[in-house]
Amino acid sequence: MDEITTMQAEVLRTLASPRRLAILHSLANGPCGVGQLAVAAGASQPNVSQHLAVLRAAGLVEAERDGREVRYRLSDPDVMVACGIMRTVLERRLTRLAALSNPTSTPTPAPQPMTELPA
Amino acid sequence: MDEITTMQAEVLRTLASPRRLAILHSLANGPCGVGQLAVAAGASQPNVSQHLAVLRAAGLVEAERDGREVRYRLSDPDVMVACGIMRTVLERRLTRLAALSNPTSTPTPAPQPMTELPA
DNA sequence: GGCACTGATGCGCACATGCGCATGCGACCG
DNA sequence: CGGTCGCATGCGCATGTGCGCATCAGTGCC
Repeated sequence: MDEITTMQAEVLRTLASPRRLAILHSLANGPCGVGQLAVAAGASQPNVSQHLAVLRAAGLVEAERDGREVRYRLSDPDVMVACGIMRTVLERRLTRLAALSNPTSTPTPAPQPMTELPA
Repeated sequence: MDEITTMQAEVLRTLASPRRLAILHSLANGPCGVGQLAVAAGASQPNVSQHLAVLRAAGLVEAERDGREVRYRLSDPDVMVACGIMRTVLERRLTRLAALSNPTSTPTPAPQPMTELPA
């Protein structure tokens, strides 16, 4: 078991939270303060602060004081790229499930070229 | 908080285990039985079986009986692509950290051909 | 039919995690 | 200098997770 695998698992565990994903998603639109993130995530300020601390510990975000606010920002946008891929996978899966559940109506057939997988 | 975000978190939580990552990595080299995976992961058979059940529940792997073995295989290789990106990010981070920790000595420069990432 | 093999499952424990809550700490304002 | 805002931290509880262990279930061979 590789060393990097352990790190990867740690990062993934950090990402494995709807709240944290929402926070990161907000941060993808540019740096932001904690309060604003809390509103966007629909969570309490201490909660968001805690999550941010976790994200910071994992090296996913960085913080910097700006006046009395603390501006958080993504430290590596590529992580969000990976998240985007997973999102795509999930969307595709949902589409497939929808097509399986009600194939009679086929309201949005969305021409599915079978299970073709290039790479 | 999006519905898909919750699903994404669930998948990420499933991936957030060194053992499971090792298993998936093994499966990336083609379908495999449980015992072999257990050896590759350096874990007990029940443990691997349990992890496989989790991966199966998350829709990341699929199983099929083949004689007295049960062949597991990745159900969506794109997930591994996303994992590969994260791996790349981590490798880059390690490289940066190494460069920061001992830039004076550079005893084993080991001509690193950048962060090569497999297909 | 009995047996060996391969994988799955149930159980219990130790541990980590997420949350609300209250509080501490630093920075601007008047 | 006191007040207020913005954020971080500590605490305690409920919950979830991973693991070892023993055991059960399905399959093929003799």
